[in-house]
Amino acid sequence: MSKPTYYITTPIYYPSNKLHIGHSYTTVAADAMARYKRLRGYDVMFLTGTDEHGQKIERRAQEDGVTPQAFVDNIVDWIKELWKTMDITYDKFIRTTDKEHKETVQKIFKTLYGQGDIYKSEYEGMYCTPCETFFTEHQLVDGKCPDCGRAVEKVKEESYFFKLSAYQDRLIQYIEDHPEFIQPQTRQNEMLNNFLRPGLEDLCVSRTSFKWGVPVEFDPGHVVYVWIDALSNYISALGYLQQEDEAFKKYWPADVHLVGKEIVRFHAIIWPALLMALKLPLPKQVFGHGWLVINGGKMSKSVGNVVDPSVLVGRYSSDAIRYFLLREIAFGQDGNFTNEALITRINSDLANDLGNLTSRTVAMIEKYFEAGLPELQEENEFDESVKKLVEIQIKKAEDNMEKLFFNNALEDIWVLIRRLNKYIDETMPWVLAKDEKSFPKLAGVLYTLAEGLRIVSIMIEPFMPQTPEKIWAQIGLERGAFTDWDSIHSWGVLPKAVKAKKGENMFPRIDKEKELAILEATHTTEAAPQAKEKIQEEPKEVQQPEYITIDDFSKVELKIGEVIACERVPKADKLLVSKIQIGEEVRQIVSGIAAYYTPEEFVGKKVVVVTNLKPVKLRGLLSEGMVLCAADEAGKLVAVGPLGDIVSGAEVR
RNA sequence: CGCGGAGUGGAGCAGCUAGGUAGCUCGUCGGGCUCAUAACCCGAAGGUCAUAGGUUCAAAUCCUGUCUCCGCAACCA
Repeated sequence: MSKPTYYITTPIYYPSNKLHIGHSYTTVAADAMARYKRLRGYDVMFLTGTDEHGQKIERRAQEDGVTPQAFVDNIVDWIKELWKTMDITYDKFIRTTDKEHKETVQKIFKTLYGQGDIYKSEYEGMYCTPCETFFTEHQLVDGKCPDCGRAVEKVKEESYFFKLSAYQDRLIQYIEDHPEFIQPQTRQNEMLNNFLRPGLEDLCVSRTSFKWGVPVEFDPGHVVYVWIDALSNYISALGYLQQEDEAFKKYWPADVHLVGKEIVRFHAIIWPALLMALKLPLPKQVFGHGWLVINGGKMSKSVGNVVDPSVLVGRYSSDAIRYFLLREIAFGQDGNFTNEALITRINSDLANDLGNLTSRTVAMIEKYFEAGLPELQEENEFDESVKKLVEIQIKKAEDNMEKLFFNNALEDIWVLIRRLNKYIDETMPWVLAKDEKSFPKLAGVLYTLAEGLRIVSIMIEPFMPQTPEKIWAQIGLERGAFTDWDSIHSWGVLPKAVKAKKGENMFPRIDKEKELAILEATHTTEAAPQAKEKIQEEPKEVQQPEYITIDDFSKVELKIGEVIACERVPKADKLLVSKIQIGEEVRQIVSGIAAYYTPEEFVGKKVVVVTNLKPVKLRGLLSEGMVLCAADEAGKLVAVGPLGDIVSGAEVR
């Protein structure tokens, strides 16, 4: 009989920049699940990859003076390297620039067009020529371009649309009939309330505004837009509509698409609709996990509080980071990422609990029975409760894994680890060692510990792939029959004559104070700025140092202004509108500082204003300039002003 | 009244779907032990479960109102 299959995916990441710890989180979770299923005897297909097309990549490449392909190749190399260091065992890495993928996308597009699910229409948009960008009526500010404030023209452009609206009712029906489909439950409510029930609009699935993408085969001016291009990776990677499509027949539908909560919508609405149109079965589950938040706020490149996983993996071990990510945060919910929590976890769970248990067990076996445990072993009064607990915790952990509750599964395993540490205190082997008559009992105790450790080591393997072998080496095991998942279901599998050999310290304790200071200094929280340097190692195009000349600088006209009136902008959380006296002139300026200044305290302040900035309408209000602010890592803003007394209107040079 | 989430001992969380002694980890304090990575084990202190009402014999758990925080959408010049 052939093995049951299990198909799990991560999203395909957008390689316009290096990835951050959030991407690692998704991928590590998927990897843990893939490893777990393999251990349970499944034929697993674990897919990850990159979504490489689009305008943003096109632009980034242009900025760096390389072709888009060279640009993404470079980042993809970095990503693959990262996954290697994090022990990610993907079975396939799909790139949307793969030839097979592009062909599949074109075929899908053609098929949908042929059957009327995609139709050509006119994309009536407002086009801003200088910005080369389309906007919907909705996006316009006062009928003007939201980017530059200039007039836009109504342009009709040919575009292809997918009849998303036609699938609305079927989607609602499907979701209601399959409560397991969107997980966790709250995400399902969100989809239904926010998008499905209010009604879906047809989706524009082609673009003519950029070239970097899959061309529409029968209409070369058009490029397939992200929806069909990116989402279809889940089937194109398996060979859908290709010569070799065994994998597709074997693995589709996917068991689970693991995604971040921000893209649940695409996977729970657009993707199923596309599949319905293609008459394919839907994935069994879309699981939207939460975010790693930094100090209660979102991790974002613009704020600059992005955590670079490669720094952490280099500093600690991949196993430690993987453990932390999956243990600390309830999968599905948001969770805090802090250096302090990371170190606390490593110290107390890995060093104190697991590392120390291994260490003391191995040390005692080595010390008391250098030649290995004798055949003669006696049980003691505590053995029964240990065995019973082992059985219970295995069951719990297995149940939690099925639900993707990684943190609970790990907690279940750690209950076992703590129990074993306690068992040592209960049985006091060092006392037994003092009297030869109790050696059989001593041997029994040490056997229980070794066997318990063996079971624990197997259970942690999906999460921490490197640690088990280190443990096995110390209790004289090699990968084989005694290290199978199945083997943990029966107690006593480990051969009686355990011989131990002390290994190196698996998880050294970390000096928290020192380490936190170092982490602060090394800026683990600034991945984004580093990204550029990394990227530029390969492409020959030498980027000019980012100097500007004094002439460039003088283009910016800065003046001192005094805030003479200020109030909140109605219905806008972040905006204050101020009247600012600049010499003779009074200007109206809108600033996104409402979270940091009340209108009252802002009035009377002298600030630095950019006076020759193109005026813009924000929230319908004209903003003629910009108030300079300093921003810290958390995104907190402080307006910048003169240190001494000076009249408003004074030029800043 | 845009949508969703959250408010539980010093910190981070579980418990809430199927009401009935408030649980875990870290931290603090006291004790034990010495096999072990100053690790381990035991014990203790500490909670009006945001708030106001309601249902009930009984509510952290169900219902209603209010407040605060976070995210999405609009907005960050």
